[in-house]
Amino acid sequence: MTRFEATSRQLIVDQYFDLRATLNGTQDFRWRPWQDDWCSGVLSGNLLHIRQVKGGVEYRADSDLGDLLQSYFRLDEDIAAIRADLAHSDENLAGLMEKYPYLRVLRQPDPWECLVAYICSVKNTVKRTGVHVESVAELGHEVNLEGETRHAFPTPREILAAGEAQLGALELGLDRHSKIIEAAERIRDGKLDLGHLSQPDVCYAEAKRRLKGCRGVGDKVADSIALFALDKMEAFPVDRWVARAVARNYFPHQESPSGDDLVMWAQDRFGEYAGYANQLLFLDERRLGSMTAQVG
DNA sequence: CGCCAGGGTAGAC
DNA sequence: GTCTACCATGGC
Repeated sequence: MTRFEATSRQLIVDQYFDLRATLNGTQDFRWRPWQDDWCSGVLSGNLLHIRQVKGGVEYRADSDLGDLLQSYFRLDEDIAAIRADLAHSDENLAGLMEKYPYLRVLRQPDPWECLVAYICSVKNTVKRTGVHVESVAELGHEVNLEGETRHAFPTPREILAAGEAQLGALELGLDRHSKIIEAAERIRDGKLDLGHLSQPDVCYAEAKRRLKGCRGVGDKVADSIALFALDKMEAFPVDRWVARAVARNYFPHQESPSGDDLVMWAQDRFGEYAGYANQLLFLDERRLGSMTAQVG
């Protein structure tokens, strides 16, 4: 287990990790730059400012968020053992872990916010998805810190209270607002219980199946929510970058599996921590893609 | 202008 | 079950 210590507004982590690289992993769309090297984010209704310091991270907030951040950054998890296990079984991943030694997968505290965010991410850019999520967040109550005003993410009940007209006025495009409302109704009606799905005794396959009951939630979106907010580390979200990374690294001279076959291949190969492998493959492929885009 | 952006759905076969 | 048109819009 990673040793850490929470002092007043600081988390001392014995294993240095890169806050900016982790937050920019685009798993949580609600982080933005604040002042100097500080970042601003809203976690479980708490507005906080956070930055990297030597040996850990430092934050400012109106209350003690040590436990919340410990969970968020997965400091309760033996990441060194997981990485050693993956490196031992896969040469390619070993190389990627040397290349990106400080990458972490976040454990987002609000699965509902994550669900809305990834509904918004469909056929969308990362940047505009963030804009859309912040637009929805304005329906939540205000939170303030050091002169900055942001909003807690609205509950399903608050979104339903706002109504179709107000959500439609956000101009999310692609009928996203009605997909969000339908998901909120499923939660209100008890057809979807995200808190239950996050429990350890609910398996990945069950959580994914339940999530896909929502319109606008297919394989990729369901896997993303399962991995980033429901603590299902074997989830393997496949977008065009991950599909390309697998094809390039593992099937250079033959046809790569696709769709469901690709997810099953990944779980067979990477095991219960396929999600870590997924993020390494995604990050590397995206970085290579943006580099070649600059050249070409 | 053309192309792409962390896909999913409904409809046709 | 598999394939396809379509969805809407800003940035480059």
